[in-house]
Amino acid sequence: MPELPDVESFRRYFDKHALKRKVVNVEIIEAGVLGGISSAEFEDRVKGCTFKSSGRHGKYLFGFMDKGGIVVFHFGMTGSLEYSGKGGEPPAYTRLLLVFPKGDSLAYSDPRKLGRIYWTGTTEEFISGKRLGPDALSPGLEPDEFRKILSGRKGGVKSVLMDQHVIAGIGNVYSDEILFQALIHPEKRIPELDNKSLKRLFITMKKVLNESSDRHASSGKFPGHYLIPLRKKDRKCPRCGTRLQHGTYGGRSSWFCPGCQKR
DNA sequence: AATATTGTTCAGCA
DNA sequence: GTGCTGAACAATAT
Repeated sequence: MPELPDVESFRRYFDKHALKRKVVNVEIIEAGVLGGISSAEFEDRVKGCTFKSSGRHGKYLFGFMDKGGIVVFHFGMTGSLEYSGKGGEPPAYTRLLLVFPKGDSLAYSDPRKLGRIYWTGTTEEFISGKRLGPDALSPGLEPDEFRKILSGRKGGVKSVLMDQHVIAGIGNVYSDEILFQALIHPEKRIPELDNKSLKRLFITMKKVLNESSDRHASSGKFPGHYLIPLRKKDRKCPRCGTRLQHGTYGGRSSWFCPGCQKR
């Protein structure tokens, strides 16, 4: 579930609870959560250091340490961050716990163990190592650049939007949402999209991701014209009343409106 | 009680 | 390289 807007809200949560806090202890409950670094080495690098700032690229959250180096969180499908006050019990499925001086802590919890925590020297090194495309919300990503990135792609628009090597941050749920609001069928091939559609796709992508990132902080609810809460059987399109349709596109379970999103 | 479902990444194949 | 399929992870819904 954690896609760009969810990770962005984790980032804000991280800022609130972990920034400027010294990590006095690292409890690695499940060593398998670490990617490309041993438990001993991770503990050695993090313990005694303070998180000075945070960042995000696509679905990856960065915690910058004051003495150099960056902790990178990826949340897989079920990962999350949860803060506990002193004496508070860390949540179920906690895989790694960062303990602060007052005995309070930040837990990385992940029932299905699909997420990973990495260590890197610089974000550039990490991003190029993973071969990630530009972040979907990076201010530098403008319509011309967006068009350039997509040009040459032959696949269905849903697959391409979800491809982290093309643009980073969009997963199954938000690709459906963006295509629904941009009135584009998920199986439409990139070369079939004219300039007008591409522009609309770009504007809608930014709008949906920005709105959804902010939503977590406020009501938590999606606006009434959103598809996301309607991803279940027998729901009707809020704009045309057609029954929403389910199918497998881009290898994922997908929802769309056959009335608004023509093939 | 077995099975489908769920999201992401990566391996394997044409 | 590209696009597609399926495996792996673990719990929960059916």
